[in-house]
Amino acid sequence: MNVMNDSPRRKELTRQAAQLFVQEGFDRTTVRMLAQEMGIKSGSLFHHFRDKQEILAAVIEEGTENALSIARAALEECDSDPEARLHAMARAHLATLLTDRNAHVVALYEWRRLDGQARAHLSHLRDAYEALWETVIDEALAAGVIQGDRFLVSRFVMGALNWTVRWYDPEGERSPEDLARELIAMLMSPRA
Amino acid sequence: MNVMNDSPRRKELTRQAAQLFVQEGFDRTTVRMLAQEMGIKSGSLFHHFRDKQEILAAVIEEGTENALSIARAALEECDSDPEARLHAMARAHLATLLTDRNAHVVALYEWRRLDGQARAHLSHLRDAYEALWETVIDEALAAGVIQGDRFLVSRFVMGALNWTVRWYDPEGERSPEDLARELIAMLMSPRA
DNA sequence: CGTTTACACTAGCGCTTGCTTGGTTGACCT
DNA sequence: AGGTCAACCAAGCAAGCGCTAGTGTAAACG
Repeated sequence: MNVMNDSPRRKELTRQAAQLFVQEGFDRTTVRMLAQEMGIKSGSLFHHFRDKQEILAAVIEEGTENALSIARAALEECDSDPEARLHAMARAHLATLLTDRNAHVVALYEWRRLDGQARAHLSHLRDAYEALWETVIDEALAAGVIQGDRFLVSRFVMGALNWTVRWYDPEGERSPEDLARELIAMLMSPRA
Repeated sequence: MNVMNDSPRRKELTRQAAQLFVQEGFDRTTVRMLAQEMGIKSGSLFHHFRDKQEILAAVIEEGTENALSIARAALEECDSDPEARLHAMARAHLATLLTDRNAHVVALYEWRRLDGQARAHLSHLRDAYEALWETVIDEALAAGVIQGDRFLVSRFVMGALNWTVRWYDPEGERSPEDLARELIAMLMSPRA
């Protein structure tokens, strides 16, 4: 068994698994379907992953790590203007939601299928990401750019953004930039 | 077979099914688990429902119908002030999300498990509900109470509200009324 | 050169799944 | 008393499930 490394082969298999998980859902995706998609036999799958659960964890882990690094990069690229930072975070969030769409949809829908161990590990990653949001929102609150309860505002914003995976069509006429701009405009306080 | 009626027995079974679907997810909930929860044997289940899918459809149908009627009642009870109507809708939405929590969680998470026929029927119900929101948002836009793109605003609002099922704790210190007030405040335009 | 390693295969075990079949029960109606 | 009917049960089928065991093979390594 070759389990628990992160070979490029495994990365690719993970990407393909994500697609199937989105199409069929985790439980309905059989190891035989996964193997076929990957061009191998079902038995060979367990050379790369300890069990089916681990494939799910790998998918979610990759998506969340990408989200985190994209958000960090976006924040570093902009100055300390609170509104600009809010905007950067919204844009970064929508960007991952598009490029790693499969992984994020899986994370949203199949989180509960994770066993305790994987859940604990991935919760940490997710918390780190949400902490980024809360920092930026705190800055905006302190500057008076937005108003309200920091906890509620951040939850509402995350909800609005994550919900986009259910209706947003990348081929449509609205760009991710449009969404980000509109969302921030919605948040902004009277005179800021 | 007794299929497709809406006897009180079936209503009760549907309610219990909703709870299990939330706990375990649709796919992981076996007909044997459902039967046990209902106090009957697995075979007897198919006296009330044609197949497992139909149980899912029944759960979602009930939740959506309740949401629709609660929202309609809430709108009838308030005058034509756009802000009050927004507020009433938000309160009604959170109210169903609490009283029919199980059904709505199932609707959010297991929608894709519906087959084409059930999906078509239930899409109609859901569209009717969303149309209610869009009307109220249009009124608020026309009155200048809020600003922005009607499509995006309504999607953002629905996202923020539906996302609450993932974090809101009814036992906590924040009331649904608090959430509704905060959300509407977040939407409101500079001078209105 | 011989050994190890990575990756894949075949074959199938043991179990669970959704659902069917054929029959029983007891309340109700005429 | 005889008939109806919803509600339930016992038993089990066919299919599919995750996963394992044991083997083959070609490249990489000492």
